[in-house]
Amino acid sequence: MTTQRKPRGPYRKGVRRREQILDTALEVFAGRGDAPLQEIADRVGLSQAGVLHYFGSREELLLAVLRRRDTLDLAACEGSDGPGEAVARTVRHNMDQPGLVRLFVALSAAATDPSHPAHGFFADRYRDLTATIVRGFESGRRSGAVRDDEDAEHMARLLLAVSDGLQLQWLLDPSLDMAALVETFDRLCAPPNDG
Amino acid sequence: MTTQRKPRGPYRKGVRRREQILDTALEVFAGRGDAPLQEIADRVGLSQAGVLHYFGSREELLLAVLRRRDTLDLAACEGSDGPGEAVARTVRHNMDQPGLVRLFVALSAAATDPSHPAHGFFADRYRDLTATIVRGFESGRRSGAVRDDEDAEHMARLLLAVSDGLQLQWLLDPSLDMAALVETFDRLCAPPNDG
DNA sequence: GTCTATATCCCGATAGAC
DNA sequence: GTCTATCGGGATATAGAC
Repeated sequence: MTTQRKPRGPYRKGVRRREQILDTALEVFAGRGDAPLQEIADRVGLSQAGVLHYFGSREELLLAVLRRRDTLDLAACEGSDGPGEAVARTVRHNMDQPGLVRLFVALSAAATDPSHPAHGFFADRYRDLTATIVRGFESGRRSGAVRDDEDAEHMARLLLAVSDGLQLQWLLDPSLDMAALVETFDRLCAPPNDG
Repeated sequence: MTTQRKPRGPYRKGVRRREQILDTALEVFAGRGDAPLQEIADRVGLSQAGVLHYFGSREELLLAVLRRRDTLDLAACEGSDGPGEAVARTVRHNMDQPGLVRLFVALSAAATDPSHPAHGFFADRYRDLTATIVRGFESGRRSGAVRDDEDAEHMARLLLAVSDGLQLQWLLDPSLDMAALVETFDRLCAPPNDG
């Protein structure tokens, strides 16, 4: 436990710049899905080398962007009714940011390679999300909203798969209503003897 | 209608070479998911330029590989009981070919960009697969194997999404039993008042 | 902190000899 | 049909001045 002070004086500017670059990168990626460092540099009014001064490598910047997106997504589904609704909400929100979805899809595909810098990030992410959703389903069971004849972890993994798979289909055909489809899946997870 | 003869003489070798390259490329991609042309060239005992002599460009070769995989997949699920089982079978078969799955995931992500050479291929593919699965579900309904309280196209899209999404999760964590998960999804699509 | 300039890299594609 | 050689484009990363 080292004593850490809030950065001040000469540091402040650097910290803000970092934030600014991150914001800009998020925007750029949200629009195009992928872009050379140069483009982010231009937008933020810096040289390419300037950007690398803050993030040691391209991959580092990418990771930071992903983490930020995750954070924003999580915040956006605070207080949802259940996992299904939370995912539906997220998905609906993502429908405004095709580029970001594309970035995510492309990057998660690439991160599939164990030697990829983001491999750990994604592996952890799915593990954690699954656990969270399982808890949500279990709570839904207690209130009778979720069927209990199928394994909760199976349903959780399926929900995540649905979410990812639909994003792919949606990118190929933007007329698809992802949110409605997630809701359909959610109903498939309701107890069989209702209605 | 031009009169076409089966290639012979000097052509024969070329045709075989093409096949050989295609086979090799399929193997290489099945193992690594992506590779420079050079690697396929090495394996097939040709120079990189030699490979390009048969397939005008890298993308062309990639497309040919994808088509071949699709063909093999379709053949493998002839005579399945329903769409769910067909997909489960395919998925089980894919579990022996991580690299190919990776190639597919990576390429479909890239093909999301409308200007990508494989965009049309994937867009068509999902359209066609959806239609086929819808027919399967409708037939399943008539025999009482599939619930009829949800839209068949929704379920079809979800099945495809499940399949794609699970592949991603599986690549990140190979201990996942994709086939079992697909079967779980299949049960979610069964009529609610059974069992 | 920020820039300019440049070192590398990697790879696909092309030209042209054999 | 096949090779060698090479061009060309596009990026990332680094060195070093200011």
